[in-house]
Amino acid sequence: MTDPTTLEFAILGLLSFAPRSGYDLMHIFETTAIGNYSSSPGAIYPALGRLEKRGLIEGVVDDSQALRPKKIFRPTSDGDTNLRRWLRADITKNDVQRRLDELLLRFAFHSLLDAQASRDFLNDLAVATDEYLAELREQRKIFSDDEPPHGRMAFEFGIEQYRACARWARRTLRHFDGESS
Amino acid sequence: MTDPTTLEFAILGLLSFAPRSGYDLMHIFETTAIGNYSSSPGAIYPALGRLEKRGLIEGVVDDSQALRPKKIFRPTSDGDTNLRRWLRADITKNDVQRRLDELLLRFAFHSLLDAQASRDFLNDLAVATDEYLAELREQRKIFSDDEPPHGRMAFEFGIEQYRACARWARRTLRHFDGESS
DNA sequence: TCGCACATGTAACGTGTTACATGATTCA
DNA sequence: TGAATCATGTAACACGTTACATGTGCGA
Repeated sequence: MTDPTTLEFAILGLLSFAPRSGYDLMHIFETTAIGNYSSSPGAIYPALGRLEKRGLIEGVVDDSQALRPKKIFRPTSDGDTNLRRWLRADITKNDVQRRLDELLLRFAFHSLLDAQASRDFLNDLAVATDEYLAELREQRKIFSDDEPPHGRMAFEFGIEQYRACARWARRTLRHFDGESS
Repeated sequence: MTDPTTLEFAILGLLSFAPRSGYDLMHIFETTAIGNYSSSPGAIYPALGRLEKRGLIEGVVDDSQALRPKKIFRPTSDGDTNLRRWLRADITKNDVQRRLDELLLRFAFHSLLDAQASRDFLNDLAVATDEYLAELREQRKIFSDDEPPHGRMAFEFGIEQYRACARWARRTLRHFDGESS
């Protein structure tokens, strides 16, 4: 059984804050800047179907108040377990390189865990980012000075993004210092 | 006729610096950090096929030196036109929000154009980024102080990323000042 | 009556991912 | 002999995008 997709985890996370319908979720993805998950019925409803079929969420039809009956989903205990495992998963250099957005989504849901989990997460993120930054700085040397500078400049943009990431992680980490775990 | 995908433009751009085989391209995507385009034969070869079928690139078989015959691709004049149109396309807030990586890929290929195009690009990018930043700062207000801070913190990560983007654009822009166009 | 907000879905299509298949040559 | 490098490709699968389909009730 493969892991849920990022969209599925995003849904699972949102549902563990409050039970919602597919329509509610669409609205959230459409209006707020929570990742850039889109947000069309053709993505949301199939994802809900997959999560339900795998037993990670369950839906009950609410026919009482709305114009049309809606199906309110909430995580099952199995879904909750899977979500928490995902939130606590190790942070690898590869995650930092290719799935930084997913890492940030994970952090956004960290209020489901204790403060120590946030500290660990932020610390691991800072370390993994530094590790990747060292690699990038090494790679930067391949650009020679007599070529047009655009490639190197675009590359340096990447470096700046990761520097900002490491700074954010360390600054945010300080926010958790001295808090009860 | 829809636009080529980002991967297809990445290939088109690389080929306009030097003609290459599919294998060469795979190797570039695998080893260098040019975007995070992957890089499997199942992505590259079909993309090359689509580009060739649409007349944007053409390949000639080179049977002379290698262990196996390889097909060397180069852009056609139509492909070159399409690439340059893409490089000069307007930068919208939507591009900044959802396709920042594609914008940076475009800039990396800007050595194919004149210095004025780079200046315009960087200036437009800075403006569009500021515009989006203003929107994000407006959205930040919805987070209340008594909720757990993780959502707001992840949101602020996004803001920091875009601030770094605007800084990079303006700093890089200065590099082109006083240069001949 | 027209359109919008609510509410759920399906179908076609394109593309990336993973894994597999093929085959020559070089080097240990 | 077996592994690695060069070199091209295909097949199954999953997923997101776009567009379509359906239906109620409210306000202009």
